[in-house]
Amino acid sequence: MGRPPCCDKVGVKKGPWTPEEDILLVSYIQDHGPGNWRAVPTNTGLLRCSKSCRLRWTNYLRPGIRRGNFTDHEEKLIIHLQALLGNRWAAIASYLPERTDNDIKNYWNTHLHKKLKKLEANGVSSSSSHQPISKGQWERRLQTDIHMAKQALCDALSFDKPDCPPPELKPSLANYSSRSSASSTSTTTTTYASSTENISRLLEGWMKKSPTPGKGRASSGSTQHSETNNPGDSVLCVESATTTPDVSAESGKGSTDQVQLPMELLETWLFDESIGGSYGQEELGDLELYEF
DNA sequence: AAGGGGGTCAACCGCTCGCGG
DNA sequence: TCCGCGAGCGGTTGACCCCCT
Repeated sequence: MGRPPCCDKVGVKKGPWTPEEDILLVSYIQDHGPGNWRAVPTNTGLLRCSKSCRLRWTNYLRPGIRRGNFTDHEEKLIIHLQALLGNRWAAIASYLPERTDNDIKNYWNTHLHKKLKKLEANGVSSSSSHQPISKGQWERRLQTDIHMAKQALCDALSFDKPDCPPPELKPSLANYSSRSSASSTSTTTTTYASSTENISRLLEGWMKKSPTPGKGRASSGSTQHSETNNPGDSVLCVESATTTPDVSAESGKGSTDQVQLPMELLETWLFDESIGGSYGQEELGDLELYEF
C-alpha cells in the first residue's frame, strides 16, 4: 500500500549533492529558470528526484540566500512570528527573505526552541502554551494584518513598480560563496568551497546576462516565496530593492543596513499592532529576558 | 590521542494544497 | 464537479563536526 513514490526510486540518487550536480542544476536553471521541477532530472541528466532538485535549489543554490549566524533582529522576528504563525516556516521565511524555511526551521529547532524551553523551565510562561483566541478567528485577523503590513511596507518603501527588481546578485553571491568559508567559519570548506565559488560565478554571469528572472518566475506561477520575488508578496521585494547596484557597491555593510528598515517596520508591527492583545504581551516580556 | 556524545544542518519523506483537464 | 498530477510545506532523519572526557 502507501502512496507511490514521487519518482522512480530505482536509479535515483540520494544523499549529499556533489558540486558537479550543483553545476548541472544551476546551469539548467540558468537556461530555463526555476520551476517545472518534474522535467529537471530528465533534462539535466541528474539522477535526482524532482523534489530533491527543487529543495537543493531553494535551500542552497538559489541566489540571495544568507547562511549562518542569525542576527538578533532575525532571532526576535522568528520568535515572534513563530508565536504568531506557529510552525509555518514558509510563512515565517517570507519575512526573512534571505533565509530559507529550512534554515529557519533548523535554527528554531536547534537554538530558539531550546532557549524558550529553558526560559519556560525557569518559570517564564511559554508562548506556545496559550492560544487565547480561536484559530479561525485568529488566522483571519492575522491575514488581514499581514496584508496591511505588506501594503504599509511597500508604501513606506515607495514600491510603485509592480515588479520588484531582481535580486541583485553581487551581495547574494557574496553570501552564497562565503557560506562555505565564512559563515560556518572554517573547517567545512575544503574542496566544496571552491566548487560553490564556481557556481557563484556561474550564477553571477547568469544574472548579469538576464537581470530579469521573469523566465523563472513565470515558468511556475505557483512557486513559493523562496524562489520567486512575487511583487508585494513578501519582504523579499523590499530586500531586493534595497540591494540595488549602487547599494551593493558598498558590499556587506550596505546590505545589512538596508535590511534594517523593513525589519524594524515589521518589528514595530509585530510588537505594537497585531499581537497587541493578550497574545503578544507575554511574549514581549519573554523576549526582554533575552540578552539580545 | 582516541573515543563518545551532543549539536547542527542538509536532505528525505509523506501529507496537503492547488491547478488544469 | 471530479480527478490526477505536480509543487509546496513541515516533520524527521542521518551524516558530519566539534567538544569534552
